[in-house]
Amino acid sequence: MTTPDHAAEPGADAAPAERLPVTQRAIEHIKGMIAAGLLRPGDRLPTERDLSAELGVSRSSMREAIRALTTLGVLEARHGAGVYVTRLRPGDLLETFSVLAEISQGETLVEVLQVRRMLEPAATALAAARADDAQLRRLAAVLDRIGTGGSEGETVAADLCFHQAIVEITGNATLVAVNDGLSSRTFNARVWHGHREAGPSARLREDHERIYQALSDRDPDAARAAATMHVLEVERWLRGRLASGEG
Amino acid sequence: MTTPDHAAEPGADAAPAERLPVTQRAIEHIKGMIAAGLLRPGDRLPTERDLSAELGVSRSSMREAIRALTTLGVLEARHGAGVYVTRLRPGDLLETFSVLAEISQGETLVEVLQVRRMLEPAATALAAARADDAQLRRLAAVLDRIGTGGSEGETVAADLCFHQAIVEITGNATLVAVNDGLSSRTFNARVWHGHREAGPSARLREDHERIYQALSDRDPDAARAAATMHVLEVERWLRGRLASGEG
DNA sequence: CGGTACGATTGGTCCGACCACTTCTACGCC
DNA sequence: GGCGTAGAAGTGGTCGGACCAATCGTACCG
Repeated sequence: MTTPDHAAEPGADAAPAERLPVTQRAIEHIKGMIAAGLLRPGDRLPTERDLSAELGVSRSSMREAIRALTTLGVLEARHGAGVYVTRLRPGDLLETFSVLAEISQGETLVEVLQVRRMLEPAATALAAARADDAQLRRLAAVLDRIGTGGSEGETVAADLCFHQAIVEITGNATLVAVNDGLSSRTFNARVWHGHREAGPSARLREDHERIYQALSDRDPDAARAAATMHVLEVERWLRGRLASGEG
Repeated sequence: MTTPDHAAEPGADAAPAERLPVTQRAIEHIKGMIAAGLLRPGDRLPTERDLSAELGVSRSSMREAIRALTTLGVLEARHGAGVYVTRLRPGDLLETFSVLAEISQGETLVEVLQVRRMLEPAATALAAARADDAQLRRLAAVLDRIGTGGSEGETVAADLCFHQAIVEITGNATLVAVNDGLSSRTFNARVWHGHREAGPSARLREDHERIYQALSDRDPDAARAAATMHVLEVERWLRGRLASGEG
């Protein structure tokens, strides 16, 4: 798609006669080079100066384009070395995703949990069917770190790690990335903090143990149920807190 | 040791003494202003010139920072008018997400479908429980547009629209955003194109009708099953194509 | 009173210079 | 000869200022 002078595309749904801003054009250009296979994961791009010359735009604009794609996780700039295409793994592209869980407030938090309620049970069930002994051992180790006297920060980290480890067992990198985006550290920190205040964090520990047990038994149904109950529990609590005006 | 001017910051539990690049600092600054409530959704930011002065960075760097946050969907720049904070709805923040489905290739496509297989059944079931008559009528209209003689582009658009409409019925904006990201136009176009080549696109139409029927009956279980079969069908086909080397 | 033209404000683009980091090379020391 | 180091070249990062283009408010004119 290097030549923008297009005739009528048959059945095209795109808007007509695109007079894109210069920077936007630069973004599309680079994206196009990747989509067309001219640039493959890990490849190095021409220098900013060369690229800007090639497109007839200023280096500033080209830099903004690169910055945008860097933000998206498509490119990676190494000071002094050059700009590279990332491996384009889901994890690279969805890192930005975490902004949602970081910034979201109020009702959106409930929505996020609702989505996790759809994903985690399925993921946990899948993990139950696939987990090998080594993975289960590692999971058990993480489980031990939750709530064993550590600081609240450690507990949050361990909790996060536990769920991420389960999702990783599914072997689906996209799922891992989506899940990560939906469960940021700050998000979980808020929830845990509230729970500790509210009292029954022992209940969450039980949840975790049941989940682990189900995985250990390679029982997808039990795993699904346990994960559902767990997320549901958190969701219910959050809903209650929001209702009581603690936005 | 060029710029040693940095005292210990009081009360910070964050990582120690970060020597962030200037632009990155600007990004964090703005994000911080939002997180701290100094900037609320819809608010207008100071001008680029003012912001850059306030932070002691050049306007170019500030512009790159704004570009990054614009890319993330946190900010929105209006030529001549100013820079504004978006409403910070999930849809705003997850628009970037679609890059995944746009750029992904090979195995990642299967992963994406696998995630959709987790989400869509749950979403469809939820929709079945919530749909009102008006929503069902609109859905029926969309369904009619699929595969009724239109061009392939129209069919793809209608198919996309059908599934999105279902997800919207759930009323969960975050779910809608995630789903959108997982089902880009180009992604579906590739699948449809392949299917038409392969022949049995009639089967997909049946799938759609069954899904609609389940929604119409307000039967969550049937809806879940129908959605599962549908995604599974697409996934199986894609897997076959990848195995045959058409990555 | 309404509409239009103007001008101030503000984001968009461009240019050219210099700084900071990386990499490669060639020199010098052991 | 081998190895480490200093230097040069290349590249991204930052800077400042200039000008263009879109917007919006205002004051003037019909």
